[in-house]
Amino acid sequence: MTASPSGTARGAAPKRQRGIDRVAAILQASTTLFLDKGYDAVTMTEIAATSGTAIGSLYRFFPSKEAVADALLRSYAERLGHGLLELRDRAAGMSPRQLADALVDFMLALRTQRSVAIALVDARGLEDSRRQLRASMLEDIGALLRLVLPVVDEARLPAMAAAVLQVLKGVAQSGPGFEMAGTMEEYRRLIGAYLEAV
Amino acid sequence: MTASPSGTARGAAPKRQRGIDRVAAILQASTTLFLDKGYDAVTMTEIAATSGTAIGSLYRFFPSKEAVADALLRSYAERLGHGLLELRDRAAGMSPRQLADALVDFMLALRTQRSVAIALVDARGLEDSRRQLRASMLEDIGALLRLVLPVVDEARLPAMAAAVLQVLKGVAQSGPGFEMAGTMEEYRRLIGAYLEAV
Amino acid sequence: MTASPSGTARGAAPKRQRGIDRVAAILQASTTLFLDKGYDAVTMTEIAATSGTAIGSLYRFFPSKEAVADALLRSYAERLGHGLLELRDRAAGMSPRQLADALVDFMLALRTQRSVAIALVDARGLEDSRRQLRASMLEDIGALLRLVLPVVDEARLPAMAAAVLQVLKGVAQSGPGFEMAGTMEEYRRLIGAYLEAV
Amino acid sequence: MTASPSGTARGAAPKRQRGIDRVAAILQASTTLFLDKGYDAVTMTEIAATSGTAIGSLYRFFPSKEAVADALLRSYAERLGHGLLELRDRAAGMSPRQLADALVDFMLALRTQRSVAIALVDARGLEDSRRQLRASMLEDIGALLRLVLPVVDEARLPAMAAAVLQVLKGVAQSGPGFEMAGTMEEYRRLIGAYLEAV
DNA sequence: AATGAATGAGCCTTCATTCAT
DNA sequence: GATGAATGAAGGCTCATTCAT
Repeated sequence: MTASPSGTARGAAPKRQRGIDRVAAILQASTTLFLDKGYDAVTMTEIAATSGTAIGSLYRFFPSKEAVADALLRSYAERLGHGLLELRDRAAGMSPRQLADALVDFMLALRTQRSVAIALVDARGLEDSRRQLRASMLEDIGALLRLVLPVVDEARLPAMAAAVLQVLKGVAQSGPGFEMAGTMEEYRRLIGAYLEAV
Repeated sequence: MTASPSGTARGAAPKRQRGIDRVAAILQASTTLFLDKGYDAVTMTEIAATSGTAIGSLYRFFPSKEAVADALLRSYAERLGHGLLELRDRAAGMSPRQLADALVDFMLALRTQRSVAIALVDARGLEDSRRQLRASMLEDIGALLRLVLPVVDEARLPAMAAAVLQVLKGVAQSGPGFEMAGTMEEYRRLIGAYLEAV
Repeated sequence: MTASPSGTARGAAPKRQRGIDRVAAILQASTTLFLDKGYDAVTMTEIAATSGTAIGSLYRFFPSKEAVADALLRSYAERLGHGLLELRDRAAGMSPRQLADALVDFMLALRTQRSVAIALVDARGLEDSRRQLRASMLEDIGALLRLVLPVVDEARLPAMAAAVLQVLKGVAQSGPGFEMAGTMEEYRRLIGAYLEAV
Repeated sequence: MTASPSGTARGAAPKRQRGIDRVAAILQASTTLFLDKGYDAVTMTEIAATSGTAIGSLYRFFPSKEAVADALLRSYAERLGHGLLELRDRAAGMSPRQLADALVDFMLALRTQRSVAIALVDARGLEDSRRQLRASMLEDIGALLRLVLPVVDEARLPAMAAAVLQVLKGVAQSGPGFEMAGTMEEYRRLIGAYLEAV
């Protein structure tokens, strides 16, 4: 009797199609805006307007500005995890260069989401989230290296994963006009050569 | 390059020692605060208080919050330029590995300033500044490669510079507890090997 | 006095048992909530949830938040009027002390309702309502005094009624832990002595 | 170096005459507005406008709406304490009726302030503040009774003080048109007679 | 008739910037 | 030149009320 029987729970996940669409529109608009102007420079009113939502409705789904950022962050973390997990299924038997290609392609696909995620983590000083994301990526990449390289020095694995990750960051930061043509290919070669050399 | 040459206008470069000290204190405080809390979370009143300046005086030297950020950005760009220029004087005759070490050490020295600069550029969406900084760094690194590598394929030079730069970013982003020990050494090896291989 | 006689208009008095129960539940919930948190701090959504009503249905019975408060106020005024009227039937022949006891007991029974009513009148600045309630109470108390006291100076009656009322307010404001034990008895004696003295 | 050297401390007491006047104007405006419309119905913008203050300046002196209410409450508590303390100095040798008159006059002088204080305590649910104020008043009134009445039953003192206080509340609640003429005099007689009777 | 998602006016509060002293 | 009190635009958020389903 105290809690709403089916009342307007703030921040609740939408149940009807209309709500689902709205949430998607909001996240879409947020992504664009955060990328363009940075977390702090974007106003909730702006997000509402851009996504065609009334400010009150925006707050129905996301009870605070931080909640919007969190949703974006969570979504990125999930895709990252799922993607790398799925890569692990395909990695066995890959050549180093094939793994390099797979990793680069994967990061290219996540490019936009990763940029927003980084921006959010930076703007809000979420050092913990950053560390967690990084740690989990290093773990996953390490596992992939273990699958592809015939003999691995377990002690060097973390550092090697870090090196690979650093190059992948370059991939993810590339943007229209930001990276000259050919650099992407250079990154592929770089990782490939690195893995083969080990 | 530093400021307007005018007499007593807002934002003029200080002439007397007292003013010079104040500006230094302000920039020092800004650096610390921006690093700790991010550009938007820092208030002008805070900068004034931390640097022991009256808010009115702060505005005498820096006519807006953006002006403070710009000064920091300009200072970073200058150090970057000067440093790489000076490196060029010493680079002739260096071995690839020596150049790699020199570059890594250089980035380590600029670590803090670079972090603030990135934070400012991110928070304010200064894509142009970012592009300019990047372009100028690529130019300088390219010149260094040309000096150290006996034979260079001019067409590949920009991409190679970009690859090296990407690793150097990893260096600059290292922090206490952020990079496991040994990664820095790995970065040195990575660049060295890369340059030798070419 | 209760509501509009219209058919299905907003705020109409419910005809079926289901509606009557709902209205009762709403008023019950409102009373509790208003007492606990004050008029302004209570939201319509809260009232709906606590009374197990959909927000839309709540608005069917009470077209605005003020309407809920008005209903509570009206209900209090009615009970007050009815009670004092009924007291008048029993008052003839009472001793002063018996009347004092009857009045005190009556106010104790209305304690909760009176607290909410006062809170509502205060929060909404309904000076007119307050004056009306007071005037009508003074009238009724005056009538009672006339019934019990053998000889009354009509000119002093209003002031005497006011004095009695002031003590009764003390009765109504008593609460768990708010009044030390014995104060209630003291009030009874006070009024009794006062009336006997006249 | 961390705290402002002389910076803009929020909520600091004003030092210059200008600031002192402003604070007075703000408290004056708040008193009027709170009395007229109730705590919740008054907006900070309204207080600022009514007191001729910019909203920013209002927040300089009172960092929140609650802070305004607290200041009013504190001021009332102080006047109450000081006044009753000062009454104690004069009370020795007073006749019961003289004490009654002094108490009534005192409450009449505090009328307005008391009304606001009650309104604030009610609107914000500050049961603790209410209890403290009440306890301290009972204490003070008890001390006065002890000074004036030749023989006192210490056990009955608290209840007697409560009875007197209840009548004084009536005094304080009187307002233009709220109490018919003569009621005030009736209150004086009531207390006087009560004290003499003991 | 019932339901609860949607709406948007308006509130409290912050802070970059100005200017009288 | 220095100081810091004053200013007010603008942001995040709430909630009474409406109306499509």
